[in-house]
Amino acid sequence: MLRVYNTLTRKKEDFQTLEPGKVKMYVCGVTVYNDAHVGHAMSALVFDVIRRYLEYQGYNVKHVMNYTDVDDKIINRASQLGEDPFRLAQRYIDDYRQNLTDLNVLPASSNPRATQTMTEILSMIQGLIEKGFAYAAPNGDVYFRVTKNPDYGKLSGRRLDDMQAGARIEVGEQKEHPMDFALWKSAKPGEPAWDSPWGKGRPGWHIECSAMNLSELGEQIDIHGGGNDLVFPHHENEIAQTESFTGKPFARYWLHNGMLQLGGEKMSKSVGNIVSIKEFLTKRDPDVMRMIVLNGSYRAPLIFNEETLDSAEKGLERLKSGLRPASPSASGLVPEAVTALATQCEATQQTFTDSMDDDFNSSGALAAIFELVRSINTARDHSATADQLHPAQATLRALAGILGLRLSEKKSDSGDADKFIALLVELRTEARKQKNWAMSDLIRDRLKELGVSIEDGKDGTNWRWG
RNA sequence: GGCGUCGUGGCCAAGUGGCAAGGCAAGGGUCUGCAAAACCCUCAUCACGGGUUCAAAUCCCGUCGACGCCUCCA
Repeated sequence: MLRVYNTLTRKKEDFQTLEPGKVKMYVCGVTVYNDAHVGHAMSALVFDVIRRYLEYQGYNVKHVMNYTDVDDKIINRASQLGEDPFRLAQRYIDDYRQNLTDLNVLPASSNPRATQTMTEILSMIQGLIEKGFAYAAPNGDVYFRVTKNPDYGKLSGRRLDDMQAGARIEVGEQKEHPMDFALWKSAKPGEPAWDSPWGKGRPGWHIECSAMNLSELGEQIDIHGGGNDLVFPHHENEIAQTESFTGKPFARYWLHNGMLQLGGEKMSKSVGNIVSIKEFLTKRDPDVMRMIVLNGSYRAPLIFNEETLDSAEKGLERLKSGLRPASPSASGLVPEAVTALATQCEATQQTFTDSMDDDFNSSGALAAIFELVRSINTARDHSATADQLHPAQATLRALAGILGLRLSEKKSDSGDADKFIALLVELRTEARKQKNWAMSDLIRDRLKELGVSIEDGKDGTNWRWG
């Protein structure tokens, strides 16, 4: 039985969907005005793993991830660059899509965009006004009336009174209450704007997610996800809007990932400690990013630095070691060893699902996989044949695949190199027979420089890229 | 100031009442012509102080510290 930690209740709860076998999941995407950084990657990877695991458990997952493609930051950046804001947004959407593909993040079922959900946004605002949950200010802004919603604050555990006390809130003169937030912002000259009953303007940030949810998934959904920095005010406001509008509970489970930290602080533009996904991928395998995410709990802060990355990279190599082929001259395992390996396979599968069922405990799942790797390697050392290794290696691949790890081997640019390398290895074997250590070491060293590792085993010499 | 999360070996990190997973690093060993890889062995009583309990890293109280949110933010 899958249990998930629900931010709304601050507890782990049994996971039960609205409709049997189906999961409606909405994850807040990015605002597209700049290169996405590894913190965004963390969030995307967390929810990719969750989605993959749900699918593995047989759920049909409808996964929606939105793009905020119109807002102040986009407009500002566009005017700085002298670029059309819509063009700029499109450019960064394309970039982000590529980032996700590179990271092996499965494409969402749909990627709605604020600018393409305008009809729904407008009708939702209209509906909220009609029900008394929102009001238009004289300047054309429309605000949500927080005092009208008794549940306001239930997600983040805040009360309106507490928030007023020490908060540095810039009180808009147009607002009835300082915490009222904009559903619609009137446009200044030259800004992108849409017609509305309240004049030209654009949607507020929170309403777009409510509207996209409604149009893509309906009034009620199973999972709503995002970074924990979105809990307040974004998700709080989303709940308030949607539930005020529909009169029904919105999301059953609110899942939030922790923040990625660089130098002890959250990675953010204001601190200036940004590593873009693009930059990261020029230096490291995408699986390394995934490993570092899987190593810990998705809800906890993630420490990201060269040391933890190196560690993740080595760990990844270790996982891959389990997939190395049997020795060509392997003589076969004794029956007890075959049984032992099969037993480990089952144990690993069990621990894997037990762990993942416990609020997606990827760390525990990974630990189980590492134990399988050790067993496979031991079996190989004990002269297991390819056939004997195969079921365990298939399990390894399958489980790693559920976590989204590719475990792909480094490859040369052209497969043609292989036979020449094999030739060199053969020559080196001859040299070794003649105890020509200088020559055999030279070949080994030179191949190493070219990215080929030579390993002399009991049953002969193997080579591989890396 | 308010709300929330958290403090586990050199580093990263699971574990929420019953002898402390896993990865990285380190040391020793097997294998090897030497290596590399792999394998084996070693390496923590859980921030601090009280309390509850037969039993606590795990529950309660306090202290100190870190981080997130309260303003755009994955």
